[in-house]
Amino acid sequence: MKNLEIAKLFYEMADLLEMKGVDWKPAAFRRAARSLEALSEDIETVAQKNRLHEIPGVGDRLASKIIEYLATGKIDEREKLLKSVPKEITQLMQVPGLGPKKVKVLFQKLGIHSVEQLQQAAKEHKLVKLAGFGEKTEQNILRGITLFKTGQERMLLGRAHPLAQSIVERLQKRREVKQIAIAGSMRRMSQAVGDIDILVTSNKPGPIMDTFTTLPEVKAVLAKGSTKSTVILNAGIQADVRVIPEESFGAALQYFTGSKDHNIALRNIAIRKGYKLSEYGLFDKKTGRTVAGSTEEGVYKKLGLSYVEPEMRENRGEIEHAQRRKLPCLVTKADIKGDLHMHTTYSDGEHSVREMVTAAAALGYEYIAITDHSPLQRIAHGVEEARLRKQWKEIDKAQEEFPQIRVLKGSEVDVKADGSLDYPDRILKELDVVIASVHLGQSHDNTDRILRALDNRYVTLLGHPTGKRYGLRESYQVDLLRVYNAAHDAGKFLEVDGQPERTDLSDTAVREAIDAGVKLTIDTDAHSVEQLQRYMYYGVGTARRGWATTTDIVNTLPLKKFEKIIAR
DNA sequence: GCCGTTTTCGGCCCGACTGTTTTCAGTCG
Repeated sequence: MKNLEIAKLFYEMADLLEMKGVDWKPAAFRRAARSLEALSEDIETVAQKNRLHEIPGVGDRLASKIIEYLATGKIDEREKLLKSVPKEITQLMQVPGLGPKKVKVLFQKLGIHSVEQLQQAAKEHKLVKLAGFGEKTEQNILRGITLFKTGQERMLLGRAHPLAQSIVERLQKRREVKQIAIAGSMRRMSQAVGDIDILVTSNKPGPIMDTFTTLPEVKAVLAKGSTKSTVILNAGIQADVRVIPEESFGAALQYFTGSKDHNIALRNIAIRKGYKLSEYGLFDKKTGRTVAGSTEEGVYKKLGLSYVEPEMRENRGEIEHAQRRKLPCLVTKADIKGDLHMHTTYSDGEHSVREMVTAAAALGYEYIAITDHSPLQRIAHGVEEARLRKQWKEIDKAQEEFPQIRVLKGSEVDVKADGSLDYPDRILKELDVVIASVHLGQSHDNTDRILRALDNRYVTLLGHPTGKRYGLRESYQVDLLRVYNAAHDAGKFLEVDGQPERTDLSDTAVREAIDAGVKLTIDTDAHSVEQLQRYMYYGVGTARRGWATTTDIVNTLPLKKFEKIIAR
């Protein structure tokens, strides 16, 4: 997949063009780059099929640049650009507070083209002399460099979300706050978020800004205005709070939820209908009269669209579906009747069988499966046969104590290099739920061994199908299309693992799997009670981003139907 | 450079905040 590679080059070219003062072209390059990032299909396949023009924002010129890159590994225009502007200069654009105009001045007047040079010049007070620069700009740039160096990587949703909730809870206590909501990519349930966006309605924004900017976890205040403030939290992520009047809440929530591409598409529809859409509402262009704005539903309705759930707002076809009233009714957390993947102290979990069952019963589940690791996972204390049988007795005991929840005997069984499983069939036969998972020997292509594992009649589902872990490990090599087809043919399920660093299958893979007719499960893969309680939210969010409905998710079935479908 | 139930040319989302200016440009989301 060279999708991300090419997207990166387009972003870089956009920066270079912008510094040269070229109009509009940079925006076109960025739009195409965003489309490439969102594209799940391999760009080379798309190019071969002559379907590059179907990618939003890719026209004749950009299509030929993609083809040029795939054929030669180079883009001629980029090479030419790099001759007139040094490449490192695009790094300067990454410094918060610096944009193309200021970078251009820095380069032309002082010859600055690296962050190090910039830092040196700012310390020597050389910047204040430049037109448009002043004392504060210089200080801001120094602060921006610090931020740049500590890195503004995206933060895992599973880590950022509790931070956001905690801020919301404390702001909510102020009586000036009427409505409050989390917006942005966090509301869209992206696996990782760049910042935290919080929206508040109030008639008295002042005290809210004060409270927010003085929270104990605030490391630095980047901006504090009358209705909008931006801070950096100690955890290293940016947080914004924005106060709007009550009648604009829906429009603002829509606007700040994004995504950018979804909003641009929406605005264009508004323009065509003679409206103007902003975070303050939907207005009639001629009379200026408010058409909608207090609720999101109202805004979508007036634009001729059915309501689009936040998780779908990525401009991946949801707008066309909303126009034709063909949007799927997404699965919700309340639809989930059971959790099929969790660990106890028998392998690498923190809590006992009884503790996990107690927690699951409190969550209101109709059923769960206890699925510790098989012996091959020595580092995780994989369970050999004798201990497995001991665990079954413990499960039976817990089952007696908690008759309201069915406790299934399961295992997360390792798929060995040759595709055989880490327990013999005579043991697998006695288990209610068998999760086949690849953990070891991921360096070569895993498709064949996964297909063989799916062929085993006792396997229920394939656990975390790609092995990808955010920031830790890329997906192992696997031909997912073949896996979808095999799972479909064999009647096996694929898992959406809800661990925040996994969410595996990913959103786009969920959609492909559903299109291939595969049924899925959403599990927590919990290693503690706390994870059992929290991670289903992320699993469901990922499935919703993949447009999953209850009929696609097996563990939305009530117990009786579920037992029937896993019986073999 | 892209794109079209207003257009194949002439638009391209739009408003808050900041700092450097004396009315606005640059940056950000």
